[in-house]
Amino acid sequence: MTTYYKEHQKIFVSVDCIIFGFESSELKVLIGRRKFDPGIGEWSLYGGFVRNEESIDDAAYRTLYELTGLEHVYMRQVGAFGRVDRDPGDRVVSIAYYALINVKDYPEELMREHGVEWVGINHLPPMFSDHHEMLIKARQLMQDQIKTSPISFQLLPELFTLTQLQRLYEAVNGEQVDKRNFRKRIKDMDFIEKTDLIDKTGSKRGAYLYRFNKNSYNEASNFKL
Amino acid sequence: MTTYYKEHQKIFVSVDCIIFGFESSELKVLIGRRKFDPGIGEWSLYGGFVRNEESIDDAAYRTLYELTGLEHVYMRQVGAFGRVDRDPGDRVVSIAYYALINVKDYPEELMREHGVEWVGINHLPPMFSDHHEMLIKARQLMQDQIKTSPISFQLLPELFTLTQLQRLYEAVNGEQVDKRNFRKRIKDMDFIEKTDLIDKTGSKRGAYLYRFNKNSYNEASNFKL
DNA sequence: TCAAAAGTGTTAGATTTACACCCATGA
DNA sequence: TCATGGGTGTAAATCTAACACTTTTGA
Repeated sequence: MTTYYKEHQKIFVSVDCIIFGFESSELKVLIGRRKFDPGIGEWSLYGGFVRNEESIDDAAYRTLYELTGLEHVYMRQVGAFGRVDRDPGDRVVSIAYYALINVKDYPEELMREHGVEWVGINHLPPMFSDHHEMLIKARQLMQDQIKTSPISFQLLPELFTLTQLQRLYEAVNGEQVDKRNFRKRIKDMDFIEKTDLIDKTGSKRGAYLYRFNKNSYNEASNFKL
Repeated sequence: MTTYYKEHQKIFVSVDCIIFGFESSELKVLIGRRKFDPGIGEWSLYGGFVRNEESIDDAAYRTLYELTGLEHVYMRQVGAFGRVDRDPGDRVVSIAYYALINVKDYPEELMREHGVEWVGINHLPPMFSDHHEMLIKARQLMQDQIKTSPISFQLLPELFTLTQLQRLYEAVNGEQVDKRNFRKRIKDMDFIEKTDLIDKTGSKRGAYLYRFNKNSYNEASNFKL
């Protein structure tokens, strides 16, 4: 066996997951207290080390699966974080990924088991290492991507009301929008389909439920919010 | 000394530089043929391994300096690339960075010494490993960033004509724009200052030279192209 | 009967796009 | 004198933003 790069140094590579959820009109992330040293007890993202026989994307999906039991989740790389002293335990280069999940899909018992909880994006505690920086960057990236790509539906149940969708946009962008203007834009997107189902949990009168039609999106692709 | 992560595996981490330049109304990148195995002779980005005692950003700057002799260059991370088999030599996770330089700042002799050359972004040859993918992603990112951030000036000499600036935007975005509309937008940006110098190299009549004023930008920051 | 959320159009203002001619100069 | 790139303004069309009232129903 030829070893080409033996004069160079190997480094620990890890992944950290920024898991976004949407609940009570608030954008939230899943964080927990570290269970081991270094940094035991500090607030932290959920992460894991990249193994030799798996790609970094696979490592991210595996880590997310370990924590949530969920597969086929929307995930995107945020970037690599590589300050020399970013981890007090050893030199570790970490690659951050953000994931979008529907909070209802995450089983409560797994949440308790891993000791993680949903924390509002505007109420983050001080965090371990550079995790806060990762979060900020992930949030920024997600905010940019949600404008041009129909990823918001990943954060909602399959059926949702227009008010829910609007609250989501407001939470992500951190500013209120006009209801009539918002709905006008939605109407232009044929892939957001009105069903004849009514949701009565949010109001007495009830609101129509809508659904994102992935197939008719692929053709249309006139997305802009 | 405590070693916290010894049950995990270390991996080679490298950086690869996508160096953009602008010449003859074309956006170009600096690439060369690999001088060593694996992949000797294949077209490749310039890269290097991350050392234990340097951050990944520092590794990128060092690599760029090795190749070009340039410091204080505009650089941004593109992202981490980590397919298991992406490098035929060994498992290597590579972090791509793009850099913007003024082609005239790059000494020809260093270019020959390293065996690299400027290749038009629309005439890329097949490349080693996932370098083509890195290039495409870097180009996309740069294109997004150039719209909202005044980085175009990094690709131009300190003094430039409006036609040069326009050609640059056209090259980056891959589409022509209207001269009058373009100049109208520039006029609204006070930090692009007209000098009373004339450049006669591009035309008989001569064109006014402009300059980007970094200081007045920081205050103004109404950038949109 | 009333509080609370759902639903619905119009208009003014701002932004964007399309478009054509004269100027200065060196060859 | 003419070919070449430099420089300039206006009008139509589109997009964006502001704005208020009626409906339904459960408590």
